Amino acid sequence: MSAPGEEPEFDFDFLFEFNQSDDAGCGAKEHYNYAPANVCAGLPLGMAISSLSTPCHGLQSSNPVISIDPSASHPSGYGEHSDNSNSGYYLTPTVRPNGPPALESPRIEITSYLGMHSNNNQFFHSTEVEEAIPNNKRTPSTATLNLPNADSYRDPTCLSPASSLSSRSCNSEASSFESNYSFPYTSPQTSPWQSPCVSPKTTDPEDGYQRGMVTCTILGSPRHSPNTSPRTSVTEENWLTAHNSRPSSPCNKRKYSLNGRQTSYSPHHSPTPSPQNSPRVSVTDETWLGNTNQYTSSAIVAAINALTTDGTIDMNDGIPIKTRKTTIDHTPSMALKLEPMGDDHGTISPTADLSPEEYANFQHIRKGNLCDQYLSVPQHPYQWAKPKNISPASYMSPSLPALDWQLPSHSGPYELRIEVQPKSHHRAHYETEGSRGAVKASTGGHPIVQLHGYLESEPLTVQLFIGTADDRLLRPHAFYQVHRITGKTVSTTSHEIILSNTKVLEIPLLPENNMRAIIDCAGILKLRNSDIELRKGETDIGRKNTRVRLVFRVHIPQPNGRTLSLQVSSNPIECSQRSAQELPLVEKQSIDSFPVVGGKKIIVSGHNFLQDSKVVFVEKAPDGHHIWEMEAKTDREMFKSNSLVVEIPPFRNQRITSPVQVNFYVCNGKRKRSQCQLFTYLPANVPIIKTEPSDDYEPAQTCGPANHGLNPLAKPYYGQQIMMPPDPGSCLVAGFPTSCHQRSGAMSSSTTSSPKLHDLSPSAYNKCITNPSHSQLGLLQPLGGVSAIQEVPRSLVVHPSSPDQSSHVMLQPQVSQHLSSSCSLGYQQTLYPNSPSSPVPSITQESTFVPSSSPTRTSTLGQQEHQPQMVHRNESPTSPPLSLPELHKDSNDNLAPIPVTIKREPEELDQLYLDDGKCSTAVEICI
DNA sequence: CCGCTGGAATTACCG
DNA sequence: GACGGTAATTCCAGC
Repeated sequence: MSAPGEEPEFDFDFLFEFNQSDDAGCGAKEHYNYAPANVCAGLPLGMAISSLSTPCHGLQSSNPVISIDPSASHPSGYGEHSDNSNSGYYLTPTVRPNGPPALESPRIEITSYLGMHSNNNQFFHSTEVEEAIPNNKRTPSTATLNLPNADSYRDPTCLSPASSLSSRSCNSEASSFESNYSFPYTSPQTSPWQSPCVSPKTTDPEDGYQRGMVTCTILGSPRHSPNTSPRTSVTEENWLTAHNSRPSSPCNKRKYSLNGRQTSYSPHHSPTPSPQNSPRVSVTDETWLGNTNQYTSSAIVAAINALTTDGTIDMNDGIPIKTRKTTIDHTPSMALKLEPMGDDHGTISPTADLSPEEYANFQHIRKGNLCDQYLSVPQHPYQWAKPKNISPASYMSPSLPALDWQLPSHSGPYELRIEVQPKSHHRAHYETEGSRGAVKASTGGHPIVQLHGYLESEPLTVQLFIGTADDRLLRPHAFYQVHRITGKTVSTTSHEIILSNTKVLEIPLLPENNMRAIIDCAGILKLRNSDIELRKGETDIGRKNTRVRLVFRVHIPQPNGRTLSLQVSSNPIECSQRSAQELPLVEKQSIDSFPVVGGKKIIVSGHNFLQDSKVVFVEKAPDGHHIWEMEAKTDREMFKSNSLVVEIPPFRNQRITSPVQVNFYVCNGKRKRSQCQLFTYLPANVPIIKTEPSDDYEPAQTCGPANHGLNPLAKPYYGQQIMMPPDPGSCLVAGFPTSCHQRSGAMSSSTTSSPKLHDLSPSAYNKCITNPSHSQLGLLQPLGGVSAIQEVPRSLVVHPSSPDQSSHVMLQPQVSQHLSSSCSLGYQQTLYPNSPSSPVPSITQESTFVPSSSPTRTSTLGQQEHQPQMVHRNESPTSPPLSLPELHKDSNDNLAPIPVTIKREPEELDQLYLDDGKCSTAVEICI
């Protein structure tokens, strides 16, 4: 890691340039990037890439961070890039990770592009792409978006391999999407990028062609959809049909997908996607690791290279083994699939078609990917289009924060708030099904979001995407996409775009409506696990990963030309039919904290409670092991399907001197547990406010990551600990009490994503964890390398690249997001590193846009969901050694055993998501 | 006829 | 490699 400062500087440069001169700046930077990329390509994949990628990440991450810091932090470039895909594209990570089998190199390139594409693509679409790639029709973002989107969700990478064949959806969709997206975008972008890197890599013109072809086709469909605006779904379908593959039964797909996946994913996706996927990307631990290290090295250069290379690299890397295999087998198909990537690459070919200009465009796009997208949006008839136009600066120039960036819900006078939360259950529909309608509010209407404090007359646009609801940092959900609903019953206009493989619904926020929007146009689409998991960069597991959150973002143009980005996420939404019917769900508890003596009754409200439901309080070690478990007494007479009255059990240690955070969950039987809820035990001597349940929130919340508050206590610990590595501050922020807890959990989960990361800075991670735990519990637990690692990596990642900024920025944002998020923060950081996109960006951007904003984030209250989400299976793995006593009564204990350490496994997911055990992590933190 | 659902049969996956 | 259980996906049918 070069000195943090150094990297940041670079970043800054980038950022500034980008920000200031949207296109031009971007272009220039991009060029740099590209160049590097090329370089990377030239370089041994592993080495070059890694280094590069790392830098990139760092950059990106830093960017975000940077952005935060007005001054330096913002390596905006990153952030900007981060926009999404870009960062991801930077893929460098991808590249890094994978390494680079010579063979794949070409493919790899493609991949990265894909990522780029998505972001860029959109932009491109609108702008040059179309022209350049008339054939493809890259409809502007929109068109592409539609179909591709779906695909994009998945990784393009997948596309190539898997998709080609069976995995229609996956490949086709995901990949295709991406590819599609990428194509359109890509092509342009790619070209540019590639020009440097890609072109070489994309040795195969054919591939490119194919890609191009694909793109075209895709585009067409997508476009249609876009045009049709209406429904993505439709487009998707089209795609599907087109692909044929999807239609094919899942089974086949999966199998194929596997192959395909491998191909696809690997590579890059992780990398590329990284940005987007970043979170997931992180998955590519190895890559990351490499990355992290790389970061250290020449940040800038690396970054640049990474950027360029990423794409390519990704392909190779991402795809890694599996992909390769697939590729091999399906080479042809692969190529096709890759095309998407190729798009980029293909673009290349297309690019060739496109011509240099296009490349230039791409570059521009890159920088302004987000912007571009935004811009494009305005183009649409939709109202918001104007807004975008109006505040082009905001949208355009400053790259928007990547979707996996953590942003505050409020800053200064502004606050983005969810006035009406969505129902806790919403059965998502598969592509093979018809729409299952828009997400509804528990009250019967629809969710409502409102931007407070905005007094301008310019309308704005609220972006909506489906985010994760696990312990980790909030990020786009790999297995779910927002689905645009249209029809008689829909009163809210919306526009669909795809960013970094993530569908984003843009909804106008009008002053005349008090900047309030009724979200009756958003459904949730479930992507096949097999399709997504195959993605190159995808680390997350789909199984039992059925909770999501609606994530709303608004980008507010500032007088200084920057853009302030705010984000708020909804409560978790259970999307599986089964889970919705069987799993107990805790929505609220009357009290969040209470003295260790216990004895007080609290009301737990939620769903699917049974008369024999059990409420278990659990204290988890950092590693996830259950240090203490106690079943709370429940008042059967008071039982209701939506509420339980339970008596707080006395804590195992009546002598604690500082609040200890634990978890509790409702259990309806084996494997039917709710997510862990946070609860804080207060020192006995502390004057407690027993009585008020509601009040309790305060303390609990504080500790609890869930909401905003961090525990005061916890924070320090975390902060310190976390901070240690890269950015203490940031870490701290992120770390917060909750965060820590969650982190562990999150970490674990994240681990998957960022296995490599682990390597990076396990120690650091550990520190964080340990510290926290120490403080309270006094348990230190050496976290298993895993958890710790994960965290570390993250932090590391961030740090390295853009140590300062990223960390800080990140943290705050994360924090803001939610407690849980805090945990996630760590992840994110890691993620970022891994996947360019994710990293820092969010924060950075904000900061960038609105320096001040970052602080505010903390405020981001809302999102509580985090808490529940926290399950950190991953962590469990870590714990192994820990001395902590384990009480695993529960089966869940998986936590403990799981040695998640490095990679992401399905289990992790489970953990993360819902599974029972996961909670443990949180505990750690709290402590 | 289409979209939205609720339910449930199949199929996939895991241990 | 079969077996059982659980989760994911696909199908159906009614409104």
